[in-house]
Amino acid sequence: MQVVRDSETGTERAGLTDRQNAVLESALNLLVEGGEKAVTTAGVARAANCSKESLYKWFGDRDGLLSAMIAYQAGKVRTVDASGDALTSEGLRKNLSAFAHDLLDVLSGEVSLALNRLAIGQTVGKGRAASRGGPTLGRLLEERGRRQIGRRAATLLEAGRRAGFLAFDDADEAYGTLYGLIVTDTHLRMLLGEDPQALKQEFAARAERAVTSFLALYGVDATADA
Amino acid sequence: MQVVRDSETGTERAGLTDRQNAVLESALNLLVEGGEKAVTTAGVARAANCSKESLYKWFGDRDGLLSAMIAYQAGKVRTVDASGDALTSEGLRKNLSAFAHDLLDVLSGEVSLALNRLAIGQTVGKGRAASRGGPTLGRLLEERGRRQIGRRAATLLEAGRRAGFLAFDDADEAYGTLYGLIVTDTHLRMLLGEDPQALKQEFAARAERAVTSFLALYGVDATADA
DNA sequence: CTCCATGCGTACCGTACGGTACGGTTCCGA
DNA sequence: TCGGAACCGTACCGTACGGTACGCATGGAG
Repeated sequence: MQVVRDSETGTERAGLTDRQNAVLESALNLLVEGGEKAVTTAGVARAANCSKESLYKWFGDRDGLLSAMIAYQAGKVRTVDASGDALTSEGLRKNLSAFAHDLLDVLSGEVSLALNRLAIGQTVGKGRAASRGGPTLGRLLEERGRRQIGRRAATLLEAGRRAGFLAFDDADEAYGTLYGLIVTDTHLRMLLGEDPQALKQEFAARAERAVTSFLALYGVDATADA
Repeated sequence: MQVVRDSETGTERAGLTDRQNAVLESALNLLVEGGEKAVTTAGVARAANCSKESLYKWFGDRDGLLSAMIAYQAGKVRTVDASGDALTSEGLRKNLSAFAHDLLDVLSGEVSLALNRLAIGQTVGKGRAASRGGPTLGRLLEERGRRQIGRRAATLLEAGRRAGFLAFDDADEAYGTLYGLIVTDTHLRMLLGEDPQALKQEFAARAERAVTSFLALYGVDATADA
C-alpha cells in the first residue's frame, strides 16, 4: 500500500517503485561485469546509492534481491509477435528467420548470459538448500524467459500449419527441433566464457541455415499447395 | 619425481598419485551433492581424510583443485569409437544413434552437470578476475570434454561421407546440426535444475528422431548408391 | 512548527572460508 | 637404528560477506 501514491511516474513494474527498479538495474550492472561474486549487499548499496537496510527492507534477503533481478529483467523482454501476415510461404520463412535472429540476440545478450550463469551457479544437484520461500532461481528464469519466447514460436508454428505450409504432429517437438537447429551449442559456449562477439558474426548465416533445415524437415512443398 | 615409485599401482592419471585422485573423487562427490559452495578446502580435507596442507601442496590453490577436478573427470571419459563397420547405410545409422545416446548420457550425468555448473558459475562476463595461471575453467571444460566427443562425431561423419552416405561441405557445420538436433535445450534445462530423470525418459525417442532428421538433411539416398 | 515515515550512511557483529603454521605419526631408504 | 620426507589433524589468522542497529537528513501531513 505504501507504493501506491508516491511514485506513480509510470516506470513502475511488478509493484516496485522506480527507485527499487533503479537499484535492480545497478545490481544487474554489477552482475554483468563481475559475476555473482560481485553482487554483494554492500556493493549493490554503494553502486545504487542506497543503504543496506533499505535493500533488506525491500527485498528481504540476498536471494530475494537476486530473484527480483531476474523478475525485473524478464519483465523488460517483450516478444513482438508481428505475425499478422504469415499467410504466404515467403512470409512464414521471413517470420521464422526473424524469430531465429531474435532468439540468438536474446541468448547472446550480456545481461541474459549473466543471469543464466547466476541461476545455474545457484542450482544444486541433489537437495534444495536455500530458497525457503519461492522456487529456484533456475525455475524462475525458465518460467519467465523460456516460456515467453516459446509461446511466440508456438503461435508462429501453429499459424504455419494452419496455413498449410508446415506439417507436424507435436508442436513442442517441432519447436524443440527449431530451437536446436538455431542455437546448437552456442548458448553453452557463451555461458562458458567464449566471446559472444566472435560467435555473433556467424549468427546471420546460422539463422538462415537453421530455417532452411527446419523447412526441409517440417515444410510441405509450396508448389503442391493450392 | 616423488610420485614415480611410491604409487605405481596402475590407477595413476595425469601425473597424480592414487591418493590425490581419491581426494579428487571425494571433492567431486561433494560438488555433486552440494554445489560449488560445498567444495571448501576444509570440507574436502575432511571428506577425503587428508589435511588442508596437503591440498595446498598438491593443488596449490582452490582454483587449482577445481581445475584438477575437471581434468580428472575429463580423463575418465573414454570415447569408445567402435566405428570399424560404418560401411553399410544401416551401420551408419546405428553408429549415429549410439553417438546420440552416449551424448545424452554424458550430458545428463550428475558429475558432468555439476562440473558444468561449476565452470559456468565461475565465468565472468567482462574482465578476467582470477585464473592467474591457467585458462578459465570453462575453457578447460570445453577443451577436455567437448573436443573429445566432437572428434568422435567428426570421424563418424567423415566415414559416412567417405562411404557415400552423407553429403556435406563443412564437417563442423554438420556436427553442429547433429548436436542441436540431439540435445536441443535439454542440457540447459538440466543445468537449470530440471530433474534429469524426468527428461531421460524421452532420450531414446529424441535420439532416434534426431538421427532420422539428420539423415534427412545430410544423407544421400541409399538406393541411388553403388 | 511539529511529528513521523522514509531512507541514507556507517558502524558493528557473527560467521565462514581461504590460506598458513605447527606438532605428531608413519613409513621408507641409508 | 637413524634421519628425513610425506602427511594427518588441528589450531590459527586475516578477511570478506550477510545481516542488524543506530544516528541523521529530508520531506510531506496535520
